[in-house]
Amino acid sequence: MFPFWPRNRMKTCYDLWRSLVRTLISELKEHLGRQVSVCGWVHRIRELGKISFVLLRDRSGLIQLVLDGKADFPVESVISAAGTVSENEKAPGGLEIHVAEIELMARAALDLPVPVNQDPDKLSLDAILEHRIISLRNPKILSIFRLQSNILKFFATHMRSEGFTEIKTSKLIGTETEGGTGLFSVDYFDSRVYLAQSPQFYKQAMISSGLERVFEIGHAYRAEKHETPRHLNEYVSLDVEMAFIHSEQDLMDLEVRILKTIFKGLAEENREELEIWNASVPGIDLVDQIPRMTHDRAREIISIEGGRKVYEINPEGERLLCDWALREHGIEAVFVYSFPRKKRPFYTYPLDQRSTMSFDCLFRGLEITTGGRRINEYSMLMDSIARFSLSHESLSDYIQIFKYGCPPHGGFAIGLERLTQKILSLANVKEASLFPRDRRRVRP
RNA sequence: GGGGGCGUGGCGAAGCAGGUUAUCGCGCCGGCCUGUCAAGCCGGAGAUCGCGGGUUCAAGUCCCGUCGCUCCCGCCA
Repeated sequence: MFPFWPRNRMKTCYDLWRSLVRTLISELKEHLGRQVSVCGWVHRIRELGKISFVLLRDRSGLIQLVLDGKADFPVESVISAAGTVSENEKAPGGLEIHVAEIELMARAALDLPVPVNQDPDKLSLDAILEHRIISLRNPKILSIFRLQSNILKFFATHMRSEGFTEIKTSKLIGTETEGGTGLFSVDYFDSRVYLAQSPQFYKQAMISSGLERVFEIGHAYRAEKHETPRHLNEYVSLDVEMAFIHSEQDLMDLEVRILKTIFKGLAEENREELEIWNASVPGIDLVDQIPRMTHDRAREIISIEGGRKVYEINPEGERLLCDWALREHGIEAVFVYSFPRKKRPFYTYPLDQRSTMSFDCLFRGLEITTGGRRINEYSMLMDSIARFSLSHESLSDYIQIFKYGCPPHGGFAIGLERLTQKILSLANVKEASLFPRDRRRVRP
Protein backbone atom coordinates (compact mmCIF):
# COMPACT_ATOMS: atom_id res chain seq x y z
CA MET A 1 0.00 0.00 0.00
CA PHE A 2 1.37 3.36 -1.03
CA PRO A 3 -1.57 5.59 -0.34
CA PHE A 4 0.17 8.93 -0.59
CA TRP A 5 2.45 8.78 -3.58
CA PRO A 6 1.82 8.23 -7.27
CA ARG A 7 2.64 4.69 -8.36
CA ASN A 8 4.55 5.88 -11.35
CA ARG A 9 6.90 8.09 -9.34
CA MET A 10 10.48 7.56 -10.46
CA LYS A 11 12.52 5.33 -8.23
CA THR A 12 14.93 7.25 -6.07
CA CYS A 13 17.30 6.43 -3.29
CA TYR A 14 14.62 7.50 -0.88
CA ASP A 15 12.13 4.88 -1.98
CA LEU A 16 12.94 2.95 1.15
CA TRP A 17 11.42 5.79 3.16
CA ARG A 18 8.56 6.15 0.78
CA SER A 19 7.62 2.53 1.12
CA LEU A 20 6.69 3.18 4.73
CA VAL A 21 2.97 3.22 5.44
CA ARG A 22 1.81 6.40 7.06
CA THR A 23 1.68 6.38 10.82
CA LEU A 24 -0.71 8.59 12.78
CA ILE A 25 0.97 10.88 15.27
CA SER A 26 -1.08 9.44 18.12
CA GLU A 27 0.34 5.98 17.38
CA LEU A 28 3.99 6.97 17.28
CA LYS A 29 4.76 5.80 20.79
CA GLU A 30 4.21 2.25 19.59
CA HIS A 31 6.93 2.76 16.99
CA LEU A 32 9.74 3.91 19.28
CA GLY A 33 13.13 3.41 17.67
CA ARG A 34 11.60 2.47 14.34
CA GLN A 35 11.42 4.23 11.01
CA VAL A 36 8.08 5.82 10.26
CA SER A 37 6.42 8.15 7.83
CA VAL A 38 4.05 10.86 9.04
CA CYS A 39 1.91 13.33 7.14
CA GLY A 40 0.29 16.55 8.16
CA TRP A 41 0.34 20.30 8.45
CA VAL A 42 3.30 22.35 9.66
CA HIS A 43 1.98 23.77 12.91
CA ARG A 44 5.01 25.72 14.10
CA ILE A 45 8.63 26.19 13.07
CA ARG A 46 11.57 26.98 15.33
CA GLU A 47 14.87 27.43 13.57
CA LEU A 48 18.11 27.41 15.54
CA GLY A 49 20.83 27.75 12.94
CA LYS A 50 21.95 24.30 11.96
CA ILE A 51 18.94 22.55 13.45
CA SER A 52 15.22 23.18 13.16
CA PHE A 53 12.22 21.98 15.11
CA VAL A 54 8.98 21.58 13.23
CA LEU A 55 5.74 20.82 15.01
CA LEU A 56 3.67 18.63 12.73
CA ARG A 57 -0.10 18.36 13.10
CA ASP A 58 -2.35 15.61 11.81
CA ARG A 59 -5.87 14.65 12.77
CA SER A 60 -4.61 12.73 15.76
CA GLY A 61 -2.19 15.16 17.36
CA LEU A 62 1.13 17.00 17.27
CA ILE A 63 4.69 15.71 17.02
CA GLN A 64 8.05 17.44 16.95
CA LEU A 65 10.21 16.83 13.90
CA VAL A 66 13.94 17.48 14.14
CA LEU A 67 15.50 18.70 10.90
CA ASP A 68 19.05 19.51 9.84
CA GLY A 69 19.31 23.07 8.62
CA LYS A 70 16.36 25.28 7.84
CA ALA A 71 12.78 24.42 7.06
CA ASP A 72 12.23 25.64 3.52
CA PHE A 73 8.44 25.77 3.78
CA PRO A 74 6.12 28.03 5.71
CA VAL A 75 3.72 27.22 8.50
CA GLU A 76 0.55 25.35 7.40
CA SER A 77 2.29 23.69 4.46
CA VAL A 78 1.38 20.04 4.07
CA ILE A 79 4.37 17.73 4.30
CA SER A 80 5.25 14.13 4.60
CA ALA A 81 8.26 13.27 6.71
CA ALA A 82 10.11 10.03 7.22
CA GLY A 83 12.52 9.33 10.03
CA THR A 84 13.18 7.58 13.27
CA VAL A 85 10.94 7.89 16.31
CA SER A 86 12.92 8.59 19.43
CA GLU A 87 12.27 9.42 23.01
CA ASN A 88 13.70 12.69 24.26
CA GLU A 89 12.94 14.49 27.48
CA LYS A 90 13.60 17.77 25.74
CA ALA A 91 10.89 17.17 23.16
CA PRO A 92 7.36 18.40 23.79
CA GLY A 93 5.43 15.32 24.83
CA GLY A 94 8.67 13.38 25.16
CA LEU A 95 8.66 12.05 21.57
CA GLU A 96 10.20 13.35 18.36
CA ILE A 97 11.13 12.20 14.90
CA HIS A 98 14.63 12.69 13.52
CA VAL A 99 13.82 13.36 9.92
CA ALA A 100 15.77 11.74 7.11
CA GLU A 101 13.53 12.72 4.22
CA ILE A 102 10.83 15.28 3.77
CA GLU A 103 8.37 15.75 0.96
CA LEU A 104 6.58 19.04 0.51
CA MET A 105 3.11 17.99 -0.62
CA ALA A 106 1.50 21.43 -0.71
CA ARG A 107 3.29 24.68 0.02
CA ALA A 108 1.28 27.21 2.01
CA ALA A 109 1.21 30.92 1.16
CA LEU A 110 2.77 33.30 3.65
CA ASP A 111 -0.20 35.52 4.31
CA LEU A 112 -2.27 33.44 6.73
CA PRO A 113 -5.30 35.61 7.50
CA VAL A 114 -5.73 34.32 11.05
CA PRO A 115 -3.26 32.48 13.26
CA VAL A 116 -3.71 28.73 13.46
CA ASN A 117 -1.20 27.98 16.21
CA GLN A 118 -2.37 30.51 18.76
CA ASP A 119 -5.15 30.62 21.31
CA PRO A 120 -8.31 31.61 19.40
CA ASP A 121 -9.62 33.40 22.46
CA LYS A 122 -7.58 36.33 21.19
CA LEU A 123 -9.48 36.38 17.89
CA SER A 124 -12.71 38.25 17.34
CA LEU A 125 -15.74 36.18 16.41
CA ASP A 126 -15.95 38.12 13.18
CA ALA A 127 -12.37 37.26 12.20
CA ILE A 128 -12.97 33.59 13.06
CA LEU A 129 -16.08 33.42 10.88
CA GLU A 130 -14.87 35.64 8.07
CA HIS A 131 -11.85 33.33 7.66
CA ARG A 132 -13.70 30.18 8.65
CA ILE A 133 -11.85 27.99 6.17
CA ILE A 134 -8.57 28.79 7.92
CA SER A 135 -9.78 29.27 11.49
CA LEU A 136 -11.14 25.71 11.48
CA ARG A 137 -7.52 24.53 11.30
CA ASN A 138 -6.96 25.89 14.76
CA PRO A 139 -6.92 22.79 16.96
CA LYS A 140 -8.99 24.40 19.69
CA ILE A 141 -11.64 25.54 17.22
CA LEU A 142 -11.64 22.20 15.41
CA SER A 143 -12.08 20.41 18.73
CA ILE A 144 -15.60 21.88 18.97
CA PHE A 145 -16.61 19.81 15.98
CA ARG A 146 -14.92 16.64 17.14
CA LEU A 147 -17.08 16.86 20.22
CA GLN A 148 -20.18 17.83 18.26
CA SER A 149 -19.74 14.81 16.03
CA ASN A 150 -19.92 12.62 19.11
CA ILE A 151 -23.05 14.37 20.34
CA LEU A 152 -24.62 13.27 17.06
CA LYS A 153 -23.26 9.77 17.46
CA PHE A 154 -24.46 9.29 21.02
CA PHE A 155 -27.83 10.83 20.24
CA ALA A 156 -28.43 8.50 17.30
CA THR A 157 -27.08 5.49 19.19
CA HIS A 158 -29.39 6.16 22.07
CA MET A 159 -32.46 6.64 19.90
CA ARG A 160 -31.82 3.37 18.10
CA SER A 161 -31.32 1.60 21.42
CA GLU A 162 -34.87 2.57 22.33
CA GLY A 163 -36.36 1.35 19.08
CA PHE A 164 -36.52 4.65 17.22
CA THR A 165 -36.17 4.68 13.45
CA GLU A 166 -34.07 7.41 11.85
CA ILE A 167 -35.87 9.36 9.13
CA LYS A 168 -34.91 12.11 6.70
CA THR A 169 -37.72 14.40 5.64
CA SER A 170 -37.88 17.08 2.98
CA LYS A 171 -36.73 20.56 3.83
CA LEU A 172 -38.85 22.01 1.05
CA ILE A 173 -42.43 22.58 2.03
CA GLY A 174 -45.27 23.86 -0.08
CA THR A 175 -47.38 25.68 2.46
CA GLU A 176 -46.84 27.91 5.43
CA THR A 177 -48.22 25.43 7.90
CA GLU A 178 -47.06 26.89 11.18
CA GLY A 179 -48.03 30.47 10.44
CA GLY A 180 -46.62 33.01 8.06
CA THR A 181 -43.58 34.31 9.86
CA GLY A 182 -40.12 32.92 9.98
CA LEU A 183 -39.99 31.03 6.70
CA PHE A 184 -37.54 31.45 3.87
CA SER A 185 -39.13 31.24 0.47
CA VAL A 186 -37.31 29.76 -2.50
CA ASP A 187 -38.08 29.60 -6.19
CA TYR A 188 -39.33 26.20 -7.23
CA PHE A 189 -39.76 26.06 -10.98
CA ASP A 190 -42.74 28.31 -11.63
CA SER A 191 -43.89 28.47 -8.06
CA ARG A 192 -42.63 29.29 -4.60
CA VAL A 193 -41.91 26.92 -1.73
CA TYR A 194 -40.47 27.33 1.75
CA LEU A 195 -37.56 25.96 3.74
CA ALA A 196 -38.85 23.84 6.61
CA GLN A 197 -38.60 25.47 10.01
CA SER A 198 -39.03 22.05 11.63
CA PRO A 199 -39.83 18.47 10.57
CA GLN A 200 -42.76 18.58 12.96
CA PHE A 201 -45.55 17.48 10.62
CA TYR A 202 -43.51 14.81 8.91
CA LYS A 203 -42.47 13.33 12.22
CA GLN A 204 -46.12 13.08 13.14
CA ALA A 205 -46.97 11.58 9.79
CA MET A 206 -44.43 8.85 10.51
CA ILE A 207 -46.02 8.23 13.88
CA SER A 208 -49.34 7.58 12.20
CA SER A 209 -47.58 5.49 9.55
CA GLY A 210 -46.86 2.89 12.18
CA LEU A 211 -43.20 3.40 12.95
CA GLU A 212 -44.31 4.66 16.38
CA ARG A 213 -40.88 6.02 17.26
CA VAL A 214 -38.83 8.20 14.92
CA PHE A 215 -35.95 10.62 15.10
CA GLU A 216 -34.38 12.95 12.61
CA ILE A 217 -31.12 14.84 12.50
CA GLY A 218 -31.61 17.62 10.00
CA HIS A 219 -31.38 21.29 9.27
CA ALA A 220 -34.10 23.71 10.25
CA TYR A 221 -34.49 27.20 8.83
CA ARG A 222 -35.78 30.29 10.57
CA ALA A 223 -36.11 33.55 8.68
CA GLU A 224 -36.14 35.62 11.84
CA LYS A 225 -34.12 38.78 12.02
CA HIS A 226 -32.67 38.06 15.42
CA GLU A 227 -29.04 38.81 16.09
CA THR A 228 -28.14 37.23 19.38
CA PRO A 229 -25.44 34.85 20.66
CA ARG A 230 -27.99 32.02 20.67
CA HIS A 231 -29.64 32.23 17.25
CA LEU A 232 -28.81 30.89 13.84
CA ASN A 233 -30.94 31.15 10.73
CA GLU A 234 -29.94 27.61 9.86
CA TYR A 235 -29.37 25.09 12.61
CA VAL A 236 -29.30 21.37 13.17
CA SER A 237 -32.32 20.01 14.96
CA LEU A 238 -32.23 16.73 16.88
CA ASP A 239 -35.86 15.77 16.50
CA VAL A 240 -37.70 13.04 18.34
CA GLU A 241 -41.30 11.83 18.13
CA MET A 242 -42.80 8.95 20.10
CA ALA A 243 -46.21 7.27 20.10
CA PHE A 244 -48.22 5.95 23.04
CA ILE A 245 -47.17 8.46 25.63
CA HIS A 246 -49.45 9.73 28.37
CA SER A 247 -48.08 13.20 28.87
CA GLU A 248 -45.06 15.45 28.44
CA GLN A 249 -43.59 13.77 31.53
CA ASP A 250 -42.83 10.72 29.37
CA LEU A 251 -40.97 12.97 26.98
CA MET A 252 -38.93 14.56 29.76
CA ASP A 253 -38.07 11.07 30.97
CA LEU A 254 -36.86 10.27 27.46
CA GLU A 255 -34.80 13.44 27.21
CA VAL A 256 -33.15 12.66 30.53
CA ARG A 257 -32.12 9.27 29.18
CA ILE A 258 -30.81 10.84 25.98
CA LEU A 259 -28.83 13.50 27.83
CA LYS A 260 -27.36 10.88 30.13
CA THR A 261 -26.13 8.86 27.17
CA ILE A 262 -24.66 11.95 25.51
CA PHE A 263 -22.99 13.26 28.66
CA LYS A 264 -21.64 9.85 29.57
CA GLY A 265 -20.26 9.34 26.09
CA LEU A 266 -18.63 12.73 25.94
CA ALA A 267 -17.07 12.31 29.35
CA GLU A 268 -15.52 9.07 28.15
CA GLU A 269 -14.55 9.91 24.59
CA ASN A 270 -14.06 13.67 24.57
CA ARG A 271 -12.08 14.30 27.72
CA GLU A 272 -9.43 16.08 25.68
CA GLU A 273 -11.88 18.45 23.98
CA LEU A 274 -13.60 19.24 27.27
CA GLU A 275 -10.22 19.92 28.84
CA ILE A 276 -9.16 22.26 26.03
CA TRP A 277 -12.25 24.36 26.69
CA ASN A 278 -11.97 23.98 30.45
CA ALA A 279 -15.47 22.56 30.32
CA SER A 280 -17.28 19.60 31.78
CA VAL A 281 -20.53 17.75 31.31
CA PRO A 282 -22.91 17.28 34.24
CA GLY A 283 -22.49 14.09 36.25
CA ILE A 284 -24.74 11.32 34.98
CA ASP A 285 -26.50 10.85 38.32
CA LEU A 286 -27.25 14.56 38.45
CA VAL A 287 -29.18 14.45 35.18
CA ASP A 288 -31.83 12.43 37.04
CA GLN A 289 -32.04 15.29 39.50
CA ILE A 290 -32.99 17.94 36.93
CA PRO A 291 -35.95 19.66 38.58
CA ARG A 292 -39.29 19.78 36.80
CA MET A 293 -41.67 22.62 37.45
CA THR A 294 -44.73 24.15 35.94
CA HIS A 295 -44.55 27.38 34.01
CA ASP A 296 -46.30 29.12 36.91
CA ARG A 297 -43.82 27.74 39.44
CA ALA A 298 -40.93 28.79 37.22
CA ARG A 299 -42.22 32.36 37.16
CA GLU A 300 -42.48 32.32 40.96
CA ILE A 301 -38.90 31.16 41.34
CA ILE A 302 -37.66 33.75 38.86
CA SER A 303 -39.59 36.44 40.70
CA ILE A 304 -38.00 35.44 44.00
CA GLU A 305 -34.50 34.98 42.55
CA GLY A 306 -34.64 38.17 40.54
CA GLY A 307 -36.21 40.20 43.30
CA ARG A 308 -39.13 41.41 41.21
CA LYS A 309 -42.35 39.99 39.87
CA VAL A 310 -42.10 38.55 36.36
CA TYR A 311 -44.90 37.52 34.03
CA GLU A 312 -42.79 36.11 31.22
CA ILE A 313 -39.79 33.80 31.24
CA ASN A 314 -37.19 35.89 29.45
CA PRO A 315 -33.51 35.02 28.86
CA GLU A 316 -32.51 36.56 32.17
CA GLY A 317 -35.18 34.47 33.87
CA GLU A 318 -33.83 31.34 32.19
CA ARG A 319 -30.40 32.11 33.60
CA LEU A 320 -31.85 32.72 37.07
CA LEU A 321 -33.73 29.41 36.93
CA CYS A 322 -30.58 27.49 36.04
CA ASP A 323 -28.61 29.24 38.77
CA TRP A 324 -31.34 28.26 41.19
CA ALA A 325 -31.30 24.65 39.96
CA LEU A 326 -27.54 24.44 40.39
CA ARG A 327 -27.83 25.69 43.94
CA GLU A 328 -30.82 23.54 44.92
CA HIS A 329 -30.28 20.41 42.83
CA GLY A 330 -26.62 20.48 41.85
CA ILE A 331 -27.24 20.71 38.10
CA GLU A 332 -27.63 23.76 35.88
CA ALA A 333 -30.71 22.51 34.10
CA VAL A 334 -34.43 22.62 34.55
CA PHE A 335 -37.56 21.32 32.86
CA VAL A 336 -40.46 23.74 32.64
CA TYR A 337 -43.82 22.23 31.70
CA SER A 338 -47.51 23.22 31.43
CA PHE A 339 -46.93 26.20 29.20
CA PRO A 340 -49.99 28.40 28.58
CA ARG A 341 -52.04 27.57 25.50
CA LYS A 342 -51.45 30.97 23.97
CA LYS A 343 -47.70 30.39 24.04
CA ARG A 344 -47.82 27.09 22.17
CA PRO A 345 -48.82 26.08 18.64
CA PHE A 346 -52.31 24.88 17.79
CA TYR A 347 -51.26 21.22 17.67
CA THR A 348 -50.18 21.15 21.32
CA TYR A 349 -52.32 18.89 23.51
CA PRO A 350 -54.30 20.95 25.99
CA LEU A 351 -54.23 20.02 29.67
CA ASP A 352 -57.11 22.31 30.51
CA GLN A 353 -58.54 25.58 29.26
CA ARG A 354 -55.38 27.45 30.19
CA SER A 355 -52.38 25.20 29.80
CA THR A 356 -50.83 22.52 27.62
CA MET A 357 -48.88 19.29 27.91
CA SER A 358 -45.72 20.95 26.69
CA PHE A 359 -42.27 21.60 28.08
CA ASP A 360 -38.93 23.30 27.62
CA CYS A 361 -35.54 22.13 28.79
CA LEU A 362 -33.19 24.85 29.94
CA PHE A 363 -29.51 24.01 30.24
CA ARG A 364 -26.92 26.39 31.64
CA GLY A 365 -29.22 29.33 31.20
CA LEU A 366 -30.41 28.57 27.69
CA GLU A 367 -33.43 26.87 26.17
CA ILE A 368 -32.09 23.82 24.38
CA THR A 369 -35.34 21.91 23.90
CA THR A 370 -39.00 22.53 23.25
CA GLY A 371 -41.54 19.76 23.02
CA GLY A 372 -44.82 18.37 24.12
CA ARG A 373 -47.65 16.00 23.55
CA ARG A 374 -49.50 16.67 20.30
CA ILE A 375 -53.21 16.57 19.65
CA ASN A 376 -53.93 13.18 18.08
CA GLU A 377 -57.70 13.14 18.24
CA TYR A 378 -59.46 14.42 15.13
CA SER A 379 -62.27 16.45 16.69
CA MET A 380 -59.98 18.00 19.27
CA LEU A 381 -57.70 19.10 16.43
CA MET A 382 -60.64 20.65 14.60
CA ASP A 383 -61.53 22.62 17.73
CA SER A 384 -57.98 23.81 18.12
CA ILE A 385 -57.70 24.88 14.50
CA ALA A 386 -60.85 26.94 14.97
CA ARG A 387 -59.60 28.37 18.24
CA PHE A 388 -56.41 29.55 16.49
CA SER A 389 -58.39 30.91 13.52
CA LEU A 390 -56.46 28.75 11.05
CA SER A 391 -57.79 27.56 7.73
CA HIS A 392 -58.58 23.92 7.07
CA GLU A 393 -57.44 24.26 3.48
CA SER A 394 -53.83 25.12 4.30
CA LEU A 395 -53.75 22.27 6.84
CA SER A 396 -55.47 19.63 4.72
CA ASP A 397 -52.41 17.38 4.45
CA TYR A 398 -51.73 17.70 8.14
CA ILE A 399 -55.33 16.93 9.04
CA GLN A 400 -55.16 13.71 7.06
CA ILE A 401 -52.61 12.37 9.55
CA PHE A 402 -55.38 12.25 12.17
CA LYS A 403 -58.46 11.53 10.16
CA TYR A 404 -57.79 7.80 9.95
CA GLY A 405 -56.48 7.12 13.42
CA CYS A 406 -53.29 8.36 15.01
CA PRO A 407 -52.08 7.20 18.42
CA PRO A 408 -51.36 9.52 21.34
CA HIS A 409 -47.87 10.87 20.80
CA GLY A 410 -45.47 13.71 21.33
CA GLY A 411 -41.94 14.77 20.75
CA PHE A 412 -39.33 17.43 21.05
CA ALA A 413 -36.31 18.94 19.39
CA ILE A 414 -32.86 19.65 20.80
CA GLY A 415 -30.80 22.37 19.14
CA LEU A 416 -27.46 20.76 18.31
CA GLU A 417 -25.46 23.97 18.20
CA ARG A 418 -27.01 25.25 21.40
CA LEU A 419 -26.24 22.02 23.21
CA THR A 420 -22.66 22.16 21.92
CA GLN A 421 -22.38 25.80 22.92
CA LYS A 422 -23.55 25.16 26.46
CA ILE A 423 -21.44 22.04 26.98
CA LEU A 424 -18.30 23.94 26.02
CA SER A 425 -19.44 27.30 27.42
CA LEU A 426 -18.95 29.01 24.07
CA ALA A 427 -19.84 32.69 24.09
CA ASN A 428 -21.76 32.51 20.81
CA VAL A 429 -23.73 29.69 19.21
CA LYS A 430 -22.16 30.57 15.87
CA GLU A 431 -18.90 29.12 17.15
CA ALA A 432 -20.69 25.75 17.28
CA SER A 433 -21.78 25.89 13.64
CA LEU A 434 -19.24 24.97 10.98
CA PHE A 435 -20.46 27.53 8.47
CA PRO A 436 -23.04 29.60 10.31
CA ARG A 437 -25.76 31.47 8.49
CA ASP A 438 -26.99 34.61 10.08
CA ARG A 439 -28.81 37.65 8.87
CA ARG A 440 -25.99 38.82 6.63
CA ARG A 441 -23.53 35.99 6.59
CA VAL A 442 -24.06 33.38 3.90
CA ARG A 443 -20.38 32.71 3.28
CA PRO A 444 -17.96 31.04 3.36
C1' G B 1 -39.11 45.42 15.49
C1' G B 2 -36.56 48.41 19.93
C1' G B 3 -31.84 49.81 22.45
C1' G B 4 -26.31 49.98 23.64
C1' G B 5 -21.04 49.41 22.25
C1' C B 6 -17.21 49.10 18.57
C1' G B 7 -14.67 49.75 13.36
C1' U B 8 -6.71 52.01 13.65
C1' G B 9 -0.97 47.24 9.15
C1' G B 10 -2.73 40.01 8.32
C1' C B 11 -4.43 39.20 13.86
C1' G B 12 -5.14 41.60 18.84
C1' A B 13 -4.90 46.29 20.91
C1' A B 14 -3.06 51.78 22.51
C1' G B 15 -3.75 56.71 20.84
C1' C B 16 -9.65 60.11 21.00
C1' A B 17 -9.83 67.57 26.62
C1' G B 18 -8.04 68.06 17.84
C1' G B 19 -1.63 69.69 16.60
C1' U B 20 4.09 67.92 13.23
C1' U B 21 7.46 61.21 11.05
C1' A B 22 0.14 57.09 14.08
C1' U B 23 2.37 53.41 18.89
C1' C B 24 2.74 48.39 21.01
C1' G B 25 2.36 42.83 21.03
C1' C B 26 1.77 38.61 17.74
C1' G B 27 2.55 37.26 12.72
C1' C B 28 5.56 38.18 8.12
C1' C B 29 10.68 39.10 5.47
C1' G B 30 16.30 39.14 6.10
C1' G B 31 20.56 37.94 9.45
C1' C B 32 22.92 35.15 13.89
C1' C B 33 22.49 30.72 16.84
C1' U B 34 22.69 22.37 17.16
C1' G B 35 17.77 21.43 21.91
C1' U B 36 13.84 24.89 20.87
C1' C B 37 8.97 24.65 24.26
C1' A B 38 4.32 31.17 22.59
C1' A B 39 12.61 30.14 21.65
C1' G B 40 16.14 34.33 21.91
C1' C B 41 18.99 38.50 19.81
C1' C B 42 19.78 42.16 15.57
C1' G B 43 17.66 44.49 11.24
C1' G B 44 13.32 45.33 7.88
C1' A B 45 8.57 45.60 5.25
C1' G B 46 3.57 46.49 5.96
C1' A B 47 -2.00 51.39 7.76
C1' U B 48 -4.83 56.73 2.38
C1' C B 49 -7.11 55.15 11.00
C1' G B 50 -14.53 51.21 7.46
C1' C B 51 -16.80 54.72 3.76
C1' G B 52 -19.01 59.70 2.60
C1' G B 53 -19.88 64.58 4.12
C1' G B 54 -19.31 68.62 7.69
C1' U B 55 -16.84 71.91 11.61
C1' U B 56 -11.66 73.89 11.98
C1' C B 57 -5.64 77.13 10.33
C1' A B 58 -5.40 71.78 11.56
C1' A B 59 -9.56 65.60 12.28
C1' G B 60 -7.67 58.65 13.70
C1' U B 61 -9.60 62.11 17.57
C1' C B 62 -15.47 66.55 17.29
C1' C B 63 -20.53 66.46 14.46
C1' C B 64 -23.98 64.15 10.75
C1' G B 65 -24.95 60.22 7.50
C1' U B 66 -23.85 55.37 5.80
C1' C B 67 -21.99 50.37 5.76
C1' G B 68 -20.13 46.51 8.76
C1' C B 69 -19.30 43.93 13.39
C1' U B 70 -20.88 42.89 18.30
C1' C B 71 -24.08 42.75 22.62
C1' C B 72 -28.99 43.48 25.30
C1' C B 73 -34.52 43.01 24.67
C1' G B 74 -38.74 40.79 21.83
C1' C B 75 -39.24 35.67 19.48
C1' C B 76 -37.27 31.09 19.27
C1' A B 77 -33.77 25.29 19.09
